[in-house]
Amino acid sequence: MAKREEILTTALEIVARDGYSKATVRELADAVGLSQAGLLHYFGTKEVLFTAILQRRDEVDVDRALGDPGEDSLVELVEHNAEVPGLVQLYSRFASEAAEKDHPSHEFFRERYRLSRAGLAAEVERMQASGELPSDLDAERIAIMMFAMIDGLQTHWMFDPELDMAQHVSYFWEVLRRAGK
Amino acid sequence: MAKREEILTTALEIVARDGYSKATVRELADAVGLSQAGLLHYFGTKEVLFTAILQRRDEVDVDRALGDPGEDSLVELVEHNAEVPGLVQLYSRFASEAAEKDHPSHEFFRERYRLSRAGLAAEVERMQASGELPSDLDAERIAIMMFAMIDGLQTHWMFDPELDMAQHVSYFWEVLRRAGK
DNA sequence: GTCTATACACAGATAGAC
DNA sequence: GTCTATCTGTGTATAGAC
Repeated sequence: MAKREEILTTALEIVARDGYSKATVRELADAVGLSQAGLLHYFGTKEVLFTAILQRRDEVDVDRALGDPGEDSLVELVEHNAEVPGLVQLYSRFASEAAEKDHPSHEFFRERYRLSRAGLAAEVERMQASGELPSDLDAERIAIMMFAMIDGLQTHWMFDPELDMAQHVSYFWEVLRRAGK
Repeated sequence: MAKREEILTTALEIVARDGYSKATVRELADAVGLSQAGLLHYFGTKEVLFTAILQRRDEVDVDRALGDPGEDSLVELVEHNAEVPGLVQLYSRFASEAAEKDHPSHEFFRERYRLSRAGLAAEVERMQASGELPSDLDAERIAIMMFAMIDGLQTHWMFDPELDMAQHVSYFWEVLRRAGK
């Protein structure tokens, strides 16, 4: 399965650089030096391929954030995203397609959201326990809001690359700190 | 141009009820009782048609919110959106497609975001002036965050209709009120 | 203004040879 | 495992009749 991994890594680079327009099976196959049929040999369908790409990206991101979890790592993740517009586009576009309940990747996103939300909530609770955030905030709700905000910022940023996503994430943390009783 | 208006109104109803899958020129033409060519006669291209639909939706929403602007109207708008999943889907999906810089509707969204953001910022300032919100908050940033959060909530809500979007918008207002120095 | 018919483009899937 | 070739589906756009 080394080839599969190699394909995903290359695909990730290509999409990051060239955007969603290059995200057809054919284009990705070209970039990887395979024919369309050759690429599909490894994944079967487009949806499986794309889901694998996004999954791979998540793994990379988790690795990146593992050094220091917490407020800063989230800001850094957002900063990093601003450097790979193609991936943000792919994520946004594929998610909007998968919103249809019978889309093959619907469950993948559903689960991804669920897990990220839970992880974030746990992180907020950790910060409350350590006194970094007021303890009378609803951690679950904050996590949902933060996560949604980040996704929304990405959408808006695609239309206005001047928008400083990380700055707004930081400011949200600040507002939260100030919201203590 | 009465016919154009009639088409948009009907299209809006259909999409709201049946979702993005029904949002092809052909399906909309059917719903409106025209042939595909007949419908395109009025709009020329798919992008023009869809942009017109979304524009129409915005007008309707603005009318709805005109009664009482402010915090509550925003919450109500979100509550209303939860009742028209198809429109949320159309908005999300078409926006993600238009993110490509050379998409025919790219500018429409860019401008839409710019205007909504400015309107929201003005509203936040108004609330600060009247003492409803702490005056030491950055109105512009709050507007961007709020707007992004609402968009992100919609994305997540499409995968988890249990998610109470309005509740989280309300909670954000509350956090903001508590964030005064 | 509206229809029927058709052209065109694209992208994904699949068959079968090597 | 990988390629070439081809099929199929889908969706938009257009030509031309009524």
